[in-house]
Amino acid sequence: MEENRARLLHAARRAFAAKGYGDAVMDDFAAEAGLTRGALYHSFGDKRGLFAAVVGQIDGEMAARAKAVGARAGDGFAALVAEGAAYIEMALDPEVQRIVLLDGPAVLGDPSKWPSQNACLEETRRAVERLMADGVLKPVDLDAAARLLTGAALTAALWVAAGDDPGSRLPKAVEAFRCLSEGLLAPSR
Amino acid sequence: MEENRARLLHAARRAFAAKGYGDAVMDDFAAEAGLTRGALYHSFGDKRGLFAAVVGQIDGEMAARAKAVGARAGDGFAALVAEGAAYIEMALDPEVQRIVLLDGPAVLGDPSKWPSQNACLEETRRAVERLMADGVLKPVDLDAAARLLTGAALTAALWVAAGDDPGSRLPKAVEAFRCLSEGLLAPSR
DNA sequence: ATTACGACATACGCGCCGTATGTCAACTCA
DNA sequence: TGAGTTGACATACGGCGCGTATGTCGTAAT
Repeated sequence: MEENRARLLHAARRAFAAKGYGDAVMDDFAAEAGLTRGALYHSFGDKRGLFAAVVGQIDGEMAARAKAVGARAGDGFAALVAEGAAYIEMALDPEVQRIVLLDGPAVLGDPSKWPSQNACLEETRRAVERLMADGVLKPVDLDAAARLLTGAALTAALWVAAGDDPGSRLPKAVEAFRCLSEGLLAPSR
Repeated sequence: MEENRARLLHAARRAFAAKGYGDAVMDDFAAEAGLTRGALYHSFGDKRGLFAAVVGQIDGEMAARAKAVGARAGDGFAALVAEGAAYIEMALDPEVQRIVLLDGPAVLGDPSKWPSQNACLEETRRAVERLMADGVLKPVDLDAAARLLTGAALTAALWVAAGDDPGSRLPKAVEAFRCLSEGLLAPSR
């Protein structure tokens, strides 16, 4: 069964990414997984449940990747910026775009309330928390700062991908994001 | 006919805000306006067209309001921050939330490509442009900066509204937004 | 006066979701 | 070991909502 669940999830993920939530049809990815809708409703409850599962999966992957990038960049402010840049680049993936950035909020509501608890958001929250405790960042509200940072990064990604030449916009977006992040830095030292 | 168009728009706006794009039914707001779906399809083409019109209307109102707030706050950096704060407050309106922030991107794609040309985005773009020309802001990419600022503000609003007590989150969000904005300030003077 | 046209209303089909019901294996337990 | 139970699906059905094709009626044009 775990096998089937995974195949359904995979098929659904592709369909949601390709057609968007509204136009993706249950029968299609059930068939693609070699099953029927019965299996879907049994495993995921309804269409939203299935979608939430897909979102959770992608979110987890993004958080893991961001964490890895952050770790590689040390543990200071640079790591935070690196994580943000990583989010921007990851969100260039059409799958992430369509599912997490566009349909996700519309179907599941604000990301901070997602069932997957938004691992992605949690990750930068921890990073901000550390930096704030170390006095590197201004003591603004923790959650607000984390939410705005990820929001800005993902917004940036959307902008990058919406352009005709993502390659040229990407560095501009990363640079702008870095500047904004620096606004959180505590004055001098 | 202009009269009818306006009534349909009004009814649709209420329905979209209350139920979301997916659950809002054409017949309902046609009936609410005292007409049938025929009138809708005649005036707006299809459901997306109608939705786009609603989004354009709200977007215009928001931009106008932001402009007014900005003007009242002078023409310096403070005005930019004030505009951002204004966006955050405006986005506390459930109508704006549901229509512009949640369903908008899902149905119409990235805001920077909206048919309404996103007056709201244009407005801050101009503000940033002035400040950058005056050397108040760092010379980062204009569009990127504007997009990230509005994105951050609207993201912040979503976060504020998602909480149990919006009143307590609002000042935190505005404060965090102000900090981020300051990251764009050119070093000293 | 006939024609053309625009603003709607009406009618219809089609797709898709959810749910109710059926099937069949594996497993339990006396 | 065989009757009962449960869980993982498949199948069947109803209903709703969108889009479109078609009809109607008033008004302007010539």
